[in-house]
Amino acid sequence: MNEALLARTDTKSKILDAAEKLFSIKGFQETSLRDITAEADVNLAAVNYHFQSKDSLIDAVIARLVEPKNRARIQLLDAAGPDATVEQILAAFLNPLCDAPIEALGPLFGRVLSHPDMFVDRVFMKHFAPLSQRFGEALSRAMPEMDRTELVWRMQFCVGVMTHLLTWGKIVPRVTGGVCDMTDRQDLLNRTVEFLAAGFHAPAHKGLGHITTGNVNEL
Amino acid sequence: MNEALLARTDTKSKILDAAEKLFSIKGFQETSLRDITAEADVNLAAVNYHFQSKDSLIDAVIARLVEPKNRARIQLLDAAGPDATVEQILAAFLNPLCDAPIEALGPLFGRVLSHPDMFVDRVFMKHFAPLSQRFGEALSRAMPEMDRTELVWRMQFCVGVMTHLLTWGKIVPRVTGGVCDMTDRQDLLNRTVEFLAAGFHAPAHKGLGHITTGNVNEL
DNA sequence: GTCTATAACGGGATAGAC
DNA sequence: GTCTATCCCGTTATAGAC
Repeated sequence: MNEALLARTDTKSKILDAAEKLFSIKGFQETSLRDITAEADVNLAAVNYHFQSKDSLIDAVIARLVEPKNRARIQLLDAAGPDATVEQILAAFLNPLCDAPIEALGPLFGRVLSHPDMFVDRVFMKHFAPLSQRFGEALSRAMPEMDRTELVWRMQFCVGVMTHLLTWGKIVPRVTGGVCDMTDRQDLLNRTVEFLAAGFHAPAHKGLGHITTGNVNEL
Repeated sequence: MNEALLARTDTKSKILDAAEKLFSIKGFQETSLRDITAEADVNLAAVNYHFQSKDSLIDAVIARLVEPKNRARIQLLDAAGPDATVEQILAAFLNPLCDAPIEALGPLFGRVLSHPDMFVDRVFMKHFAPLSQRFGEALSRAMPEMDRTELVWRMQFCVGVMTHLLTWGKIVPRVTGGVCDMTDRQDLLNRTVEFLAAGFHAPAHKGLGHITTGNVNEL
């Protein structure tokens, strides 16, 4: 398994590395096979030899990126034990936010999550369905009194926050006028877990019918 | 202004309608001008006559979509008055979630927000910077004791949740095995505001250093 | 303003020599 | 396994008749 270190120069790996990099910067559709082979310094036809199509290459890049992350999440969840708190569970789930190469991986991750059509069919069922179940069970154990439906909703909100941070990574500092600094990963994780945990712990169905905003289409 | 009703059949409007629909379904890059003119039942060259380029058409579609939403948000914020609660402010901001044509508009909205590079240069500075400032001020008034930096972070989390719901609209029910039903807009808004308000009200810097997860890249 | 026709280009994929 | 050359398609944009 540590052959990976010396096998870094074979054509297949060079293509995967280049594709991952360019996909994360420009997106899938916007990156051509010619871009990739130029970046990887390999021949154009090599892509269709090692992978059958551009779509298969995309799947391979995603799998290579997502699977280690998910293994890390499961491992952290297991390490927290059966009595894990909501905070610990959230931290395990948000672990990718702490990883070093987030600058490169974040945008790609976000871009996958931001294309729901492609995501559901090609990624979610394959890579995230089991993960989602494991974390759902853990949260149920941590909050046995919480309504199941409400819990699933809040997991969705949680995914939304993670997606946003991954997708916007480089942009958040600019958009916030430099107020939000994303270089301190531990600080970012703390703030995020703090916010989300409070949301999870909120009493369900407090009844907010009075905040009805109505439909303002007819402006 | 109510000419809009009878002017619905001119070429320019037909192009905008078709573009908005297809962009929301397939994305900007993935939708060709041929797709649009076929859907609109107009000639291919009409696009380049009425708009100068595909990029300008994208900008026009975005502007027509975003500006009424933002006017609605500002109006709701004003209606809540200077003593607006966090819940009221959040409800004003999340108002697009309640609108009827969210099935078509949501994905497009989400797709804009999910392409940060394009979004920052072409959309945020033009359409969202003033809005962001207004809501930031309102939240500051509602939570004067809250640290400003923390507040900006939490606004980011809030945007993340909204983006996710808009982007994933149609997908959430499938991903959650039907648990999350998005047809009841008021219920969706209530759950979202409830969750986010709890996060906003969480005490800042509770100190979560103990949840350090470390870096698990070396699995 | 609207159409047809086409230019000019870049894309994915493949055949076939090496 | 790797390369060159090429096919074939879809794209944006425009020229020019009506």
